[in-house]
Amino acid sequence: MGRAPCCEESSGVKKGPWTPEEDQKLVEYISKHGHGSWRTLPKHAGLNRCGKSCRLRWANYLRPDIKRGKFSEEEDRIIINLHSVLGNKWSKIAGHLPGRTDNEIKNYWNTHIRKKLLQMGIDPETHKPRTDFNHLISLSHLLGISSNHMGPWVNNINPLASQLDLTTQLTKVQLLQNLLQIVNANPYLLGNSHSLNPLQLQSLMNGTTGGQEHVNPDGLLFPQAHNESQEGISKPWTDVQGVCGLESFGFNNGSNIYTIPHQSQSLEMTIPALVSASPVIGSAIKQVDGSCNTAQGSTDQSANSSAMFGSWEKLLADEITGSDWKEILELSSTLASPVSW
DNA sequence: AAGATTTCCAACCGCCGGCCT
DNA sequence: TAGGCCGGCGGTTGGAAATCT
Repeated sequence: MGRAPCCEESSGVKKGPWTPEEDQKLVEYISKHGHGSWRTLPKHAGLNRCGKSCRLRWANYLRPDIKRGKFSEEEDRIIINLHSVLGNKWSKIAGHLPGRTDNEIKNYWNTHIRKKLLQMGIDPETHKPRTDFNHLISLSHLLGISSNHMGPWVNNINPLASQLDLTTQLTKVQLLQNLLQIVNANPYLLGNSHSLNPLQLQSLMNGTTGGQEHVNPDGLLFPQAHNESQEGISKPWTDVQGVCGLESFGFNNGSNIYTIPHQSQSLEMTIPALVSASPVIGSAIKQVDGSCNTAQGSTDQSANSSAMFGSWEKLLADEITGSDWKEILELSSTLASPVSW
Protein backbone atom coordinates (compact mmCIF):
# COMPACT_ATOMS: atom_id res chain seq x y z
CA MET A 1 0.00 0.00 0.00
CA GLY A 2 1.39 3.39 -0.92
CA ARG A 3 1.77 5.75 1.95
CA ALA A 4 -0.17 8.95 2.14
CA PRO A 5 1.66 12.09 1.03
CA CYS A 6 3.38 13.82 3.90
CA CYS A 7 1.71 17.08 2.98
CA GLU A 8 -1.89 16.96 1.90
CA GLU A 9 -2.78 19.13 -1.07
CA SER A 10 -5.51 20.77 0.97
CA SER A 11 -3.19 21.72 3.82
CA GLY A 12 -2.05 24.79 1.91
CA VAL A 13 1.67 24.36 2.61
CA LYS A 14 3.93 26.39 0.43
CA LYS A 15 5.91 24.80 -2.38
CA GLY A 16 8.62 26.02 -4.70
CA PRO A 17 11.74 28.05 -4.11
CA TRP A 18 12.63 29.04 -0.58
CA THR A 19 12.85 32.69 0.39
CA PRO A 20 15.75 34.06 2.45
CA GLU A 21 13.32 34.61 5.32
CA GLU A 22 12.28 30.97 5.29
CA ASP A 23 15.91 29.89 5.16
CA GLN A 24 16.68 32.06 8.13
CA LYS A 25 13.81 30.63 10.17
CA LEU A 26 14.89 27.09 9.40
CA VAL A 27 18.55 27.70 10.19
CA GLU A 28 17.76 29.50 13.41
CA TYR A 29 15.40 26.79 14.57
CA ILE A 30 17.74 23.92 13.81
CA SER A 31 20.76 25.59 15.30
CA LYS A 32 18.78 26.15 18.51
CA HIS A 33 16.84 22.93 18.80
CA GLY A 34 18.21 20.50 16.24
CA HIS A 35 15.84 19.21 13.61
CA GLY A 36 14.13 16.62 15.84
CA SER A 37 11.05 15.31 14.08
CA TRP A 38 10.94 16.73 10.58
CA ARG A 39 7.20 16.30 10.50
CA THR A 40 6.63 18.63 13.43
CA LEU A 41 9.53 20.98 12.71
CA PRO A 42 7.70 23.36 10.33
CA LYS A 43 5.02 24.09 12.91
CA HIS A 44 7.57 24.76 15.67
CA ALA A 45 9.78 26.82 13.39
CA GLY A 46 6.88 28.88 12.09
CA LEU A 47 7.22 27.66 8.53
CA ASN A 48 4.36 26.96 6.16
CA ARG A 49 6.23 24.07 4.58
CA CYS A 50 6.01 20.32 4.87
CA GLY A 51 8.64 18.51 6.90
CA LYS A 52 10.02 16.79 3.88
CA SER A 53 10.64 20.08 2.14
CA CYS A 54 12.40 21.40 5.26
CA ARG A 55 14.60 18.33 5.49
CA LEU A 56 15.56 18.62 1.82
CA ARG A 57 16.29 22.32 2.06
CA TRP A 58 18.49 21.75 5.10
CA ALA A 59 20.26 18.68 3.74
CA ASN A 60 20.93 20.05 0.27
CA TYR A 61 21.45 23.73 0.84
CA LEU A 62 21.49 25.14 4.37
CA ARG A 63 23.63 22.60 6.22
CA PRO A 64 26.74 24.47 7.36
CA ASP A 65 29.18 21.81 6.24
CA ILE A 66 28.15 21.86 2.60
CA LYS A 67 30.99 22.44 0.19
CA ARG A 68 30.17 24.78 -2.68
CA GLY A 69 31.82 25.33 -6.00
CA LYS A 70 33.32 23.32 -8.79
CA PHE A 71 34.08 19.66 -8.33
CA SER A 72 37.79 18.95 -8.17
CA GLU A 73 39.51 16.41 -10.40
CA GLU A 74 39.97 14.21 -7.37
CA GLU A 75 36.26 14.36 -6.69
CA ASP A 76 35.53 13.51 -10.33
CA ARG A 77 37.76 10.48 -10.06
CA ILE A 78 36.17 9.30 -6.83
CA ILE A 79 32.67 9.73 -8.23
CA ILE A 80 33.48 7.76 -11.35
CA ASN A 81 35.22 5.00 -9.45
CA LEU A 82 32.45 4.71 -6.90
CA HIS A 83 29.77 4.84 -9.57
CA SER A 84 31.43 1.96 -11.38
CA VAL A 85 31.10 -0.06 -8.19
CA LEU A 86 27.89 1.23 -6.65
CA GLY A 87 25.85 2.44 -9.60
CA ASN A 88 23.32 5.20 -8.92
CA LYS A 89 23.66 4.96 -5.15
CA TRP A 90 24.09 8.70 -4.83
CA SER A 91 23.78 8.85 -1.09
CA LYS A 92 26.47 6.20 -0.68
CA ILE A 93 28.72 8.05 -3.10
CA ALA A 94 28.03 11.29 -1.25
CA GLY A 95 29.08 9.56 1.95
CA HIS A 96 32.62 9.43 0.58
CA LEU A 97 32.71 13.07 -0.49
CA PRO A 98 32.57 15.29 2.58
CA GLY A 99 30.49 18.39 2.01
CA ARG A 100 28.83 17.12 -1.15
CA THR A 101 25.19 16.09 -1.16
CA ASP A 102 23.65 13.17 -2.98
CA ASN A 103 21.48 15.57 -4.96
CA GLU A 104 24.47 17.62 -6.04
CA ILE A 105 26.42 14.55 -7.10
CA LYS A 106 23.42 13.18 -8.95
CA ASN A 107 23.01 16.46 -10.82
CA TYR A 108 26.72 16.68 -11.55
CA TRP A 109 26.74 13.15 -12.87
CA ASN A 110 23.76 13.73 -15.13
CA THR A 111 24.88 17.09 -16.48
CA HIS A 112 28.65 16.68 -16.75
CA ILE A 113 30.22 13.30 -16.18
CA ARG A 114 27.64 11.29 -18.04
CA LYS A 115 28.02 13.43 -21.15
CA LYS A 116 31.78 13.30 -21.06
CA LEU A 117 31.83 9.54 -20.70
CA LEU A 118 29.47 9.23 -23.65
CA GLN A 119 31.70 11.50 -25.71
CA MET A 120 34.59 9.22 -24.86
CA GLY A 121 32.62 6.23 -26.05
CA ILE A 122 32.24 4.85 -22.55
CA ASP A 123 28.87 3.61 -21.42
CA PRO A 124 28.09 5.57 -18.25
CA GLU A 125 26.05 2.69 -16.88
CA THR A 126 28.51 -0.14 -17.40
CA HIS A 127 31.74 1.91 -17.53
CA LYS A 128 32.79 -0.19 -20.49
CA PRO A 129 33.36 0.89 -24.09
CA ARG A 130 30.18 1.29 -26.04
CA THR A 131 29.92 -1.19 -28.87
CA ASP A 132 27.35 0.56 -31.01
CA PHE A 133 28.65 2.66 -33.85
CA ASN A 134 26.23 5.55 -33.85
CA HIS A 135 28.20 7.53 -31.28
CA LEU A 136 31.37 7.17 -33.29
CA ILE A 137 29.92 9.24 -36.07
CA SER A 138 29.28 12.08 -33.68
CA LEU A 139 32.73 11.60 -32.21
CA SER A 140 34.31 11.92 -35.61
CA HIS A 141 32.50 15.20 -36.04
CA LEU A 142 33.63 16.22 -32.59
CA LEU A 143 37.20 15.56 -33.63
CA GLY A 144 36.79 17.40 -36.88
CA ILE A 145 37.28 14.31 -38.99
CA SER A 146 35.32 13.84 -42.16
CA SER A 147 32.99 10.89 -41.96
CA ASN A 148 34.24 9.43 -45.23
CA HIS A 149 37.91 9.95 -44.66
CA MET A 150 39.33 9.61 -41.23
CA GLY A 151 42.60 11.29 -42.02
CA PRO A 152 46.23 10.40 -42.62
CA TRP A 153 46.65 8.65 -39.29
CA VAL A 154 44.77 5.70 -40.71
CA ASN A 155 47.17 5.47 -43.62
CA ASN A 156 49.99 5.78 -41.18
CA ILE A 157 49.01 2.42 -39.80
CA ASN A 158 47.99 0.75 -42.99
CA PRO A 159 48.38 2.20 -46.50
CA LEU A 160 45.23 0.41 -47.57
CA ALA A 161 43.23 1.93 -44.82
CA SER A 162 41.80 4.70 -46.96
CA GLN A 163 39.88 2.01 -48.78
CA LEU A 164 38.25 0.76 -45.63
CA ASP A 165 34.57 1.34 -45.28
CA LEU A 166 33.14 3.89 -42.90
CA THR A 167 32.31 1.38 -40.22
CA THR A 168 35.81 0.01 -40.19
CA GLN A 169 37.34 3.44 -40.03
CA LEU A 170 35.04 4.47 -37.25
CA THR A 171 36.06 1.35 -35.44
CA LYS A 172 39.54 2.76 -35.31
CA VAL A 173 38.16 5.69 -33.41
CA GLN A 174 36.74 3.14 -31.03
CA LEU A 175 40.26 1.88 -30.55
CA LEU A 176 41.34 5.26 -29.41
CA GLN A 177 38.46 5.31 -27.01
CA ASN A 178 39.43 1.91 -25.73
CA LEU A 179 42.87 3.28 -25.21
CA LEU A 180 41.37 5.99 -23.07
CA GLN A 181 39.80 3.29 -20.98
CA ILE A 182 43.05 1.45 -20.57
CA VAL A 183 44.84 4.53 -19.43
CA ASN A 184 41.95 5.58 -17.28
CA ALA A 185 41.77 2.15 -15.70
CA ASN A 186 45.37 2.34 -14.61
CA PRO A 187 46.76 5.56 -13.26
CA TYR A 188 50.36 4.34 -13.65
CA LEU A 189 50.10 5.22 -17.31
CA LEU A 190 49.18 8.76 -16.57
CA GLY A 191 51.80 11.29 -15.87
CA ASN A 192 51.79 14.64 -17.58
CA SER A 193 54.20 15.85 -14.97
CA HIS A 194 54.79 12.85 -12.77
CA SER A 195 56.86 9.75 -13.10
CA LEU A 196 57.10 6.45 -11.36
CA ASN A 197 59.78 6.32 -8.73
CA PRO A 198 62.10 3.28 -8.71
CA LEU A 199 60.22 1.53 -5.93
CA GLN A 200 56.92 1.88 -7.70
CA LEU A 201 58.48 0.68 -10.92
CA GLN A 202 60.00 -2.31 -9.18
CA SER A 203 56.71 -3.12 -7.54
CA LEU A 204 55.05 -3.12 -10.90
CA MET A 205 57.72 -5.29 -12.42
CA ASN A 206 57.28 -7.73 -9.54
CA GLY A 207 53.63 -7.89 -10.25
CA THR A 208 52.78 -6.38 -6.88
CA THR A 209 51.77 -3.00 -5.68
CA GLY A 210 54.70 -3.00 -3.31
CA GLY A 211 52.54 -2.27 -0.33
CA GLN A 212 52.36 1.29 -1.44
CA GLU A 213 48.69 1.37 -2.11
CA HIS A 214 46.31 2.74 0.41
CA VAL A 215 42.65 2.14 0.87
CA ASN A 216 40.80 5.33 0.19
CA PRO A 217 37.76 6.14 2.27
CA ASP A 218 35.75 4.95 -0.69
CA GLY A 219 37.24 1.51 -0.30
CA LEU A 220 39.13 1.49 -3.59
CA LEU A 221 42.82 0.96 -4.07
CA PHE A 222 44.97 3.69 -5.48
CA PRO A 223 48.70 4.06 -5.75
CA GLN A 224 50.16 6.40 -3.23
CA ALA A 225 53.00 8.84 -3.63
CA HIS A 226 56.09 8.07 -1.61
CA ASN A 227 56.78 11.47 -0.23
CA GLU A 228 55.33 14.90 -0.07
CA SER A 229 57.48 16.27 -2.86
CA GLN A 230 56.12 13.79 -5.32
CA GLU A 231 52.52 14.48 -5.99
CA GLY A 232 50.17 11.54 -6.27
CA ILE A 233 50.65 9.92 -9.63
CA SER A 234 47.08 8.99 -10.17
CA LYS A 235 45.40 11.35 -12.54
CA PRO A 236 41.75 11.74 -13.11
CA TRP A 237 40.00 10.78 -16.28
CA THR A 238 39.54 14.43 -17.17
CA ASP A 239 43.15 14.58 -18.29
CA VAL A 240 42.64 11.54 -20.43
CA GLN A 241 39.86 13.31 -22.13
CA GLY A 242 42.61 15.39 -23.65
CA VAL A 243 43.04 12.74 -26.31
CA CYS A 244 39.80 13.99 -27.65
CA GLY A 245 41.46 17.32 -28.09
CA LEU A 246 40.33 19.25 -25.06
CA GLU A 247 43.38 19.22 -22.82
CA SER A 248 46.68 17.45 -22.80
CA PHE A 249 47.37 13.80 -22.58
CA GLY A 250 50.23 12.15 -20.79
CA PHE A 251 51.83 8.79 -21.15
CA ASN A 252 54.43 7.46 -18.77
CA ASN A 253 56.43 4.35 -19.62
CA GLY A 254 58.33 4.27 -16.34
CA SER A 255 61.41 6.16 -17.47
CA ASN A 256 60.18 8.73 -19.93
CA ILE A 257 57.15 10.91 -20.01
CA TYR A 258 55.33 11.56 -23.24
CA THR A 259 52.88 14.34 -23.52
CA ILE A 260 50.62 15.35 -26.29
CA PRO A 261 49.88 19.00 -25.80
CA HIS A 262 46.73 20.91 -26.28
CA GLN A 263 47.68 21.89 -29.80
CA SER A 264 47.46 18.30 -30.94
CA GLN A 265 43.76 18.18 -31.37
CA SER A 266 43.28 15.52 -33.94
CA LEU A 267 43.63 11.83 -34.25
CA GLU A 268 46.02 12.21 -37.11
CA MET A 269 48.61 13.41 -34.64
CA THR A 270 47.50 11.44 -31.65
CA ILE A 271 47.42 7.94 -33.05
CA PRO A 272 50.96 7.91 -34.49
CA ALA A 273 52.15 9.43 -31.24
CA LEU A 274 50.66 6.68 -29.18
CA VAL A 275 51.86 4.02 -31.55
CA SER A 276 55.43 5.26 -31.30
CA ALA A 277 55.25 6.01 -27.60
CA SER A 278 54.10 2.57 -26.68
CA PRO A 279 55.06 -0.52 -28.66
CA VAL A 280 52.43 -2.58 -26.92
CA ILE A 281 49.72 -0.17 -27.85
CA GLY A 282 51.06 0.19 -31.35
CA SER A 283 51.21 -3.54 -31.70
CA ALA A 284 47.64 -3.86 -30.54
CA ILE A 285 46.48 -1.22 -32.97
CA LYS A 286 48.30 -2.93 -35.82
CA GLN A 287 46.89 -6.32 -34.87
CA VAL A 288 43.43 -4.90 -34.87
CA ASP A 289 44.11 -3.14 -38.12
CA GLY A 290 44.94 -6.53 -39.60
CA SER A 291 41.69 -7.88 -38.26
CA CYS A 292 39.90 -5.05 -39.98
CA ASN A 293 41.30 -6.10 -43.31
CA THR A 294 40.56 -9.76 -42.88
CA ALA A 295 37.10 -9.00 -41.69
CA GLN A 296 36.36 -6.80 -44.65
CA GLY A 297 33.72 -8.08 -46.96
CA SER A 298 31.90 -9.88 -44.24
CA THR A 299 28.29 -8.91 -43.90
CA ASP A 300 28.26 -9.81 -40.24
CA GLN A 301 29.09 -6.61 -38.45
CA SER A 302 29.11 -8.19 -35.01
CA ALA A 303 31.65 -10.74 -36.21
CA ASN A 304 33.75 -7.87 -37.54
CA SER A 305 33.56 -6.06 -34.24
CA SER A 306 34.43 -9.17 -32.36
CA ALA A 307 37.55 -9.73 -34.46
CA MET A 308 38.56 -6.10 -34.21
CA PHE A 309 38.30 -5.93 -30.48
CA GLY A 310 39.61 -9.37 -29.70
CA SER A 311 43.19 -8.30 -29.15
CA TRP A 312 42.05 -5.64 -26.73
CA GLU A 313 40.23 -7.92 -24.41
CA LYS A 314 43.20 -8.48 -22.17
CA LEU A 315 44.01 -4.81 -21.92
CA LEU A 316 40.42 -3.95 -21.30
CA ALA A 317 40.09 -6.36 -18.39
CA ASP A 318 38.55 -4.73 -15.38
CA GLU A 319 41.69 -5.26 -13.37
CA ILE A 320 45.02 -5.27 -15.12
CA THR A 321 47.36 -7.62 -13.31
CA GLY A 322 50.93 -6.97 -12.32
CA SER A 323 52.22 -9.25 -15.07
CA ASP A 324 50.31 -7.23 -17.63
CA TRP A 325 52.12 -4.18 -16.42
CA LYS A 326 55.40 -5.95 -16.48
CA GLU A 327 54.79 -6.70 -20.12
CA ILE A 328 53.72 -3.18 -20.88
CA LEU A 329 56.68 -1.65 -19.09
CA GLU A 330 59.18 -4.05 -20.65
CA LEU A 331 57.92 -3.29 -24.11
CA SER A 332 57.79 0.41 -23.42
CA SER A 333 61.32 0.46 -22.05
CA THR A 334 62.68 -0.46 -25.49
CA LEU A 335 62.02 3.08 -26.61
CA ALA A 336 65.16 4.96 -27.38
CA SER A 337 63.90 8.43 -26.57
CA PRO A 338 60.73 10.23 -25.79
CA VAL A 339 58.59 11.51 -28.56
CA SER A 340 58.99 15.21 -28.94
CA TRP A 341 56.17 17.49 -29.89
C1' DA B 1 18.48 43.28 -29.49
C1' DA B 2 15.33 39.76 -29.11
C1' DG B 3 13.43 35.41 -29.48
C1' DA B 4 14.56 30.42 -29.44
C1' DT B 5 16.96 26.79 -27.59
C1' DT B 6 19.80 24.47 -24.34
C1' DT B 7 21.82 23.78 -19.91
C1' DC B 8 21.69 23.39 -15.18
C1' DC B 9 20.11 22.51 -10.61
C1' DA B 10 16.87 23.22 -6.67
C1' DA B 11 12.97 21.15 -5.42
C1' DC B 12 9.34 17.89 -5.84
C1' DC B 13 7.34 13.20 -6.12
C1' DG B 14 6.59 8.56 -5.14
C1' DC B 15 8.45 4.51 -3.35
C1' DC B 16 10.92 1.78 0.08
C1' DG B 17 12.54 -0.01 4.44
C1' DG B 18 12.90 0.40 9.37
C1' DC B 19 10.61 1.18 13.47
C1' DC B 20 6.76 1.28 16.55
C1' DT B 21 2.31 -0.02 18.31
C1' DT C 1 1.31 -9.88 11.80
C1' DA C 2 -0.74 -5.77 10.02
C1' DG C 3 -0.87 -1.13 9.53
C1' DG C 4 0.76 3.51 10.15
C1' DC C 5 4.53 6.81 10.59
C1' DC C 6 8.81 8.65 9.33
C1' DG C 7 13.25 9.44 7.18
C1' DG C 8 15.76 8.55 3.28
C1' DC C 9 16.56 7.59 -1.53
C1' DG C 10 16.59 8.00 -6.59
C1' DG C 11 14.06 9.66 -10.62
C1' DT C 12 12.01 13.56 -12.60
C1' DT C 13 10.75 18.27 -13.56
C1' DG C 14 10.03 23.44 -13.72
C1' DG C 15 12.01 27.39 -14.51
C1' DA C 16 16.02 30.52 -14.21
C1' DA C 17 20.26 31.38 -16.45
C1' DA C 18 23.21 30.86 -20.22
C1' DT C 19 24.00 30.34 -24.93
C1' DC C 20 22.80 30.36 -29.64
C1' DT C 21 20.65 32.14 -33.88
